[in-house]
Amino acid sequence: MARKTGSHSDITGPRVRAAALKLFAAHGFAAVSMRQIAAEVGVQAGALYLYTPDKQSLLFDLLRDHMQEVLDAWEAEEKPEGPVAQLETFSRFHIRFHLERPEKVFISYMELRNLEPDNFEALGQMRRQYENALEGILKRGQDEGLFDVDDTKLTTLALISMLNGVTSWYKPDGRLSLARVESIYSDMAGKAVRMPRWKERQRKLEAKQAAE
Amino acid sequence: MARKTGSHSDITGPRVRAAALKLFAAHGFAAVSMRQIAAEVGVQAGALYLYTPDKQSLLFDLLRDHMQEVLDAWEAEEKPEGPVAQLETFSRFHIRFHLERPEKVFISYMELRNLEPDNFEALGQMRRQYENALEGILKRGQDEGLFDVDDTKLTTLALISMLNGVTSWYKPDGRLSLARVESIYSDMAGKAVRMPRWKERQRKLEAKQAAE
DNA sequence: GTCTATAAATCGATAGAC
DNA sequence: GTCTATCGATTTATAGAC
Repeated sequence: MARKTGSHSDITGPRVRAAALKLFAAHGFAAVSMRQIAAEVGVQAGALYLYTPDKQSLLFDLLRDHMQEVLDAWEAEEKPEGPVAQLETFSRFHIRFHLERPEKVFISYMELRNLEPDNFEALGQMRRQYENALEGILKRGQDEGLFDVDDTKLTTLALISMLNGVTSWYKPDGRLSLARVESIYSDMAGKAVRMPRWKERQRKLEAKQAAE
Repeated sequence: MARKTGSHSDITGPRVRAAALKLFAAHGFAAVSMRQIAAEVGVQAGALYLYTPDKQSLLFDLLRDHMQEVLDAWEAEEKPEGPVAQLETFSRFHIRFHLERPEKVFISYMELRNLEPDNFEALGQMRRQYENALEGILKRGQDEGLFDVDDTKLTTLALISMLNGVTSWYKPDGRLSLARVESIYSDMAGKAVRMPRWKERQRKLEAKQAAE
């Protein structure tokens, strides 16, 4: 059965999104024109509107799908017992997941301000959901006396900022392997929030004295 | 002596830059038009070109002047003795300086990609110069056995990412005072790189045994 | 020093041929 | 499904009146 010439709806759609992702990451949403995206795909500008109602939806769909993918992946990640191991799992997961999708991560937080209000709010809710996963770990660690954190919310944001920073310099063929970067960052995250051993000993000592 | 009506070269110039800063920070360089900037200043679009040769220079001047201000301010900062205290000084300086100029900090790293190649390179050199100030502290601390850092360059970037993150959520009238945010972040930075006491004891013990 | 007017290019999005 | 052509709005930047 002969196929109609130029009928590629099933593959052109994803190619449009891939081109938009690439160009938004490289030059910024506002600086990229629909004609540039079309050229990257290899079609004319008008053809793009078969796959997206407008430019804004193109951006929103990319960001929403990415955040959903993060949330699903963390949900599916196997969690060890105890806040200390969970923090390491989270740090390594975050680094790995983000380094495997550098462009999506980049636009997910560079282009938030180019979302229309409703879309912005929707993304904000998903982001907070992800932050809550980390804050939950910190809270449990704090309750169990394993972490020494001044403010779990602030610390959550500080750790995520630190982990996100990796995307701004990491190069897959660079000096450091992904596994090593994962280790260094998760070590730093752990050390930044763990209860120091001397403090823990002092705490136990005081508890013992109070019991006498 | 009568002053010519509408002659405000001395004050309009800074007002143009202030308006550009405000709008670039709020909406992004590419999304802001010269007409919007002119409206913010209260003049017509054509008048802007008395104060800048083009839109690109307006952005570059803002970013370059900001980076120069950072470098000068760190140069002028009083440095204590020893890497541990210096790291705290750096952390507190960075947090304070950046929170006092949220818009400049924001565009300084959101709008880098909108710089033309030569301008981009110039900014990159200034940024590396600032990073080197922190890396120098980490290196000295590492040499003196006070820090336990896997890789000084990577750690430098991780710490700066963490400290920069504060600008994305801090509100002057929020729950936490500037002094408290400074303390929490500098504590986290210190803990993330400091040699743990037990490790330091072990190191001294081994050195002693080796000497016997 | 600021204005109005405008040039020349480009933008997002649509209409209609094939 | 893709193309060409185009509308209408907007862009940066300049020219010239005042």
